[in-house]
Amino acid sequence: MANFPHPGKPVRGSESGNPIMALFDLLGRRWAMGVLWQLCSGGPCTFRELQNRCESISPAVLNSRLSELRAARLVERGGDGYQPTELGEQIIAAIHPLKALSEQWSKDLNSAED
Amino acid sequence: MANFPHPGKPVRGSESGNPIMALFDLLGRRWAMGVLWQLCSGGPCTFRELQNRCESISPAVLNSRLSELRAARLVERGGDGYQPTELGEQIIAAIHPLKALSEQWSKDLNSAED
DNA sequence: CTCTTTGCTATTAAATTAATAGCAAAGAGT
DNA sequence: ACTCTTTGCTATTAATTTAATAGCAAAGAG
Repeated sequence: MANFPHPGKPVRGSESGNPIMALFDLLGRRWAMGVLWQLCSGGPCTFRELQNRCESISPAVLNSRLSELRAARLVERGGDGYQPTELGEQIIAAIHPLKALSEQWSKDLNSAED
Repeated sequence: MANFPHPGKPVRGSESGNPIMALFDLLGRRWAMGVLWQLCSGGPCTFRELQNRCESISPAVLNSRLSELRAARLVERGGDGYQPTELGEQIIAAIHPLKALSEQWSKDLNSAED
């Protein structure tokens, strides 16, 4: 089964496994947040549909991320395919304000660069 | 100068550079969220102090992350060393609820695994 | 002038991610 | 039953990132 950064065990940023650092270690892998985000905003879907939503993820990487997210219980499989668990949804909900901030960021960068 | 995922240009998850995907691409690099988090929660500090706070980051990686975060204007250098910009702080503030959720996550995992 | 601290760079190695092909299982349609 | 799709992957090889370690030049302290 997938190996993922486990709270309570040594992870990047915390030898003692501080949960927030473990979560950063998990979500700070390529595509991790994007995959979870797509599952939350687009609803449950198949592996291939998720691949499409992500526009350019390779099946090997998608498979790794899904295995990890499932092992970490942020994603599960239901009748309609892959879907976020309740905690997975809460995490994305918590992160949701980033959407508006990212747009602010984009504007700031543009005006600062001309 | 550092090359970072730029909103408006192709990034992981969005060929058209959707800002939220660009931000995920930036923050989804090893140590990126941890570094920003430490700067926000511990206050401005030197390169070496930041290295200590992160417990095990190598100078090469810290240097990369700092260069990217600075290029992206989420971190800057002031009289007291490295510090988050206003937007950097807002991003961490937005993410802050993850702390409580990560603790919940930790508990859930423990009870589910025994 | 020496000793520290700071902010890195260089080098080499290990791990992660990507790109591409393709296959076995399950279901749909005929 | 047979063919055609769709689905959920795995295998392989290559490219990119990250890590580990050493060390050095610049700035300040004494």
